[in-house]
Amino acid sequence: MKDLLELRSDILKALAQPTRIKILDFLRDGERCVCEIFPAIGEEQSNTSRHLNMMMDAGVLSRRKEGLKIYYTIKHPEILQVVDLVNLIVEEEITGRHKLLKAV
Amino acid sequence: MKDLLELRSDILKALAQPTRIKILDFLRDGERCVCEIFPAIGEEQSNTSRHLNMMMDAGVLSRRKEGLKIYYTIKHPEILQVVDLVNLIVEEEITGRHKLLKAV
DNA sequence: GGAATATATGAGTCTATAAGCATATAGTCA
DNA sequence: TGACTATATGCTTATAGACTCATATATTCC
Repeated sequence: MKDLLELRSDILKALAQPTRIKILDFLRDGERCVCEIFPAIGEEQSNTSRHLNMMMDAGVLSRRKEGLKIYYTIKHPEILQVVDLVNLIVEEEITGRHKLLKAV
Repeated sequence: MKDLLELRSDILKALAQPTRIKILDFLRDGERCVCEIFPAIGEEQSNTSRHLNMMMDAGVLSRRKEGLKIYYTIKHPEILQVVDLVNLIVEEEITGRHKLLKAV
């Protein structure tokens, strides 16, 4: 049985990888099937599938089956809030560094 | 030069590890030196030092020197917001699973 | 049932990460 | 200067992660 610390790090791990961030960015607009996702992000089908399943296990995505296709969605709205906050931090880091460079 | 995608995943990576989450939980109340942090979280001094430096590089922590001691702080308030959101998601996941279990 | 399509998985490789132990570096104070 | 304390780093080992290629498992439609 996983403890809270593990559950927390599993969710963060599921967000902490470039390919998975590309997937999340693409899923912003709503649910998409694997066949739409992997060409959009420019990764192999098998690799994309693994990342999607990994994010499912962590509780970050949910999926819905429709015929042959499987549609993935971002499960919790808080996931997108996290992504947005991280984008904000990155901006602050970049402008922060810039200031330092100008100051020297 | 790192691109935005890397900067974003670096920040998330810096949060996505149990030992580092313990450090962040401990730094909630304000700045602490390494000598306070590693006994509090129950990790080795060298291991703790590495994690702290890793989080510094990612832009998650900042540090201040005072004599022999080095005090670390959480650099951006958004970091704590991210941690809180993740805690919320974990709660939702747990109660969500519970509901499902009860429903079966 | 057989062809075609969508998704998942097995096996292998390569790289990254975490941790421990020992040691180096740097600052303080007598 | 030398002893002492706080922090960082070199080296090693163990484990996990990401990726690719090939193949398996559905599901649909003829």
